[in-house]
Amino acid sequence: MARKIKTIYDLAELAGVSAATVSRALAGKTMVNSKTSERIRKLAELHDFRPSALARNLRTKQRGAIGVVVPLGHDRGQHLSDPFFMTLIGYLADELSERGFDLMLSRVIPNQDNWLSRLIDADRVDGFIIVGQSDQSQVLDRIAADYLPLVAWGGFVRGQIHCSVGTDNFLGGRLATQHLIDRGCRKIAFLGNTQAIEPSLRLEGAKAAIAAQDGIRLVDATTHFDSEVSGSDIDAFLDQSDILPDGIFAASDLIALTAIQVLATRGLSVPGDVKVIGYDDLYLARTSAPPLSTVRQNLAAGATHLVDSLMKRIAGDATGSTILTPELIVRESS
Amino acid sequence: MARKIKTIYDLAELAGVSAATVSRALAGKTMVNSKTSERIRKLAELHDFRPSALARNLRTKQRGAIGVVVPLGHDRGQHLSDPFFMTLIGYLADELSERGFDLMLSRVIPNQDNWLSRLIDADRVDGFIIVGQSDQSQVLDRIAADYLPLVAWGGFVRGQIHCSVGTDNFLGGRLATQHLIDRGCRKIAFLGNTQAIEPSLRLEGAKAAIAAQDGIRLVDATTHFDSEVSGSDIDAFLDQSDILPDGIFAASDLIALTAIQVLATRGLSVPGDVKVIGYDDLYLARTSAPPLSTVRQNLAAGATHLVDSLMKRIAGDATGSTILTPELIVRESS
DNA sequence: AGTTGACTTGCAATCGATTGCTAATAGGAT
DNA sequence: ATCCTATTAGCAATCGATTGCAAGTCAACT
Repeated sequence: MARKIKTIYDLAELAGVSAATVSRALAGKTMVNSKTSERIRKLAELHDFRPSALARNLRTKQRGAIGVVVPLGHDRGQHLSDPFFMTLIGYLADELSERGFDLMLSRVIPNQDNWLSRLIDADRVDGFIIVGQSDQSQVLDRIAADYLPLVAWGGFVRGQIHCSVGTDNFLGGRLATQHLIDRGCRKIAFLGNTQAIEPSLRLEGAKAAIAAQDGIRLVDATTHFDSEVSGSDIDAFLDQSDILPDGIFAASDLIALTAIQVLATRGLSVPGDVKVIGYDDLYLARTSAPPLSTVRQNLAAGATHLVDSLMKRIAGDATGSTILTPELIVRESS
Repeated sequence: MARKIKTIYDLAELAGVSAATVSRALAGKTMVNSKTSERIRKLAELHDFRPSALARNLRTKQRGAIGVVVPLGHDRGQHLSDPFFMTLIGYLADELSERGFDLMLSRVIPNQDNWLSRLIDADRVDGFIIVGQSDQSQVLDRIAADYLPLVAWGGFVRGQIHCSVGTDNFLGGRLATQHLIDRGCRKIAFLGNTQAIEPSLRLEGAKAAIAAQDGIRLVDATTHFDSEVSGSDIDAFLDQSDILPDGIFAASDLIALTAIQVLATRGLSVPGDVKVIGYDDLYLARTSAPPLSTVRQNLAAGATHLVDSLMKRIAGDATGSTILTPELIVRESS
């Protein structure tokens, strides 16, 4: 075998045609004679040649890649391994590669307002999927005003400009809380960081469910937090509250599992003494002890919708937001 | 403001210089007069202009991105959210972006032998980091023979050609097992999938520790598995074994936590009835109930070494493999 | 005044594909 | 034999930067 075939010109020479013809043959254009085309493709196969994606991208102005960006409030290291994000990113990776796109992963510490513009100007991707809006909703709105190919996972708030895909957090909160009430809970605590938009909507849902019925109370306002909820936070909350809740609605499965552990250290059993319900229905909700009741967000479907919307937007079509319906999953913790 | 500045030619015209000068000024070359340079940069700043990374990449043959690829044995969805991988990927994302590289994430189902060549030929990245060699060690070796910028996380086996970074799994296995022995365990079980290289090395280490001392036994050979270890696998193992181990060495923290749950359903307490030690020291080892004793792999350091080696290899320097030393972390499960 | 050399700047080629337009060929119709 | 129309293939421009080389400016030196 002669020297390595590196460009379509090499291959063109080998096949005795012009580079243009090679380009067309490899792209499967009907313009070129089917025999010629076939011959060129055989040759490409034989020499294990694939045209440079980069050069094509420059010419066609298509990048063949999508930026998946995770804005991290502050925490370094912690967030990206959050099983919720990673599950979603896993589905996104599948969905994108099925459509022939690569996935460029960026984690961003949004200390400057122009983090997103910088990413856009780098001009390496066809569009962005923002995973976890964090507190950057204004930034997204500002950019979305004149940059179309951008979608975000998360809560929808009336009046937002950017396109989001997410589940109905208010409904999810209501379902979870109603379930605890149905199970006989009267003193319900909500555990979650209400600075982020999704948990705060879930709390609203919880309040709605409680308000709809007499004799139920939300254990006081400090049951929601201003940051990631850790075991010691929950411990502190239980210490300071003079009423022991008989039902806990956690804003994520992770918080729920932490709560169960904290309760165990205090000699309280789940669901015997306290009933607990989580949110998300991650894989670990199934395997925990006891298996966790939770509100399911269908992340596979979410990923499909995210990518669908993004593709439409890349094509120039300003899609609206999508709100999926969450589903109550009852297991043994409630 | 006139029309949007999109190329260095636009900016050149605006500044009254040639595109070449703009290119040099923006690249910070000393060749250009400092006043001119300063003026051009101000202008670029003002118009929020950043040169296209793509065009630069084509010309310079540098891609500015690294492919991080996760080969998945078969499972769809499951693997990528494995907290071990994601923790490592998180650190890699940090390390790479600090050095100005983007991260292209690919999950690969290695059903064809040429999965790696395809990725390489796509020519979108400067090099690859393989996370989780899975059973693809031969593929890596074959490619590594004539493709330099490739490093893998994982176990090192004598004679391998490709560059790997990982911890000493044999030593880790020995440390963990020795610790169980020191704690008084006499009947030790190993739980892990020994088809993958790392767990099998850990098992070797465990055997070495057991052999070094009289009166200790490894509870029989079926304690290791041929696939991901799940709760039901562990359940089945305990059913079928007529000897209840008093110490369990799990090949990962995840397996250890699953084991603790299974033991709990059988009314066995940890560390009272059975002592358990895991491997990895992921975040969740600290927060579990009880907090998990484990063998720590310093993934932050691992990521740094991976990227260091890769950078050297991109520069043309055939680095050797790195073996880090694992560290025994004693918490309350043993 | 004529050289020399240090600095700056611009010209034009280049990276590797894609594609509008033109040209050549062949088969069919008149 | 001539003209038409489809097909098929090639030329050359283009995407947006980078960079080797040549050329211009100007102060310093002989």
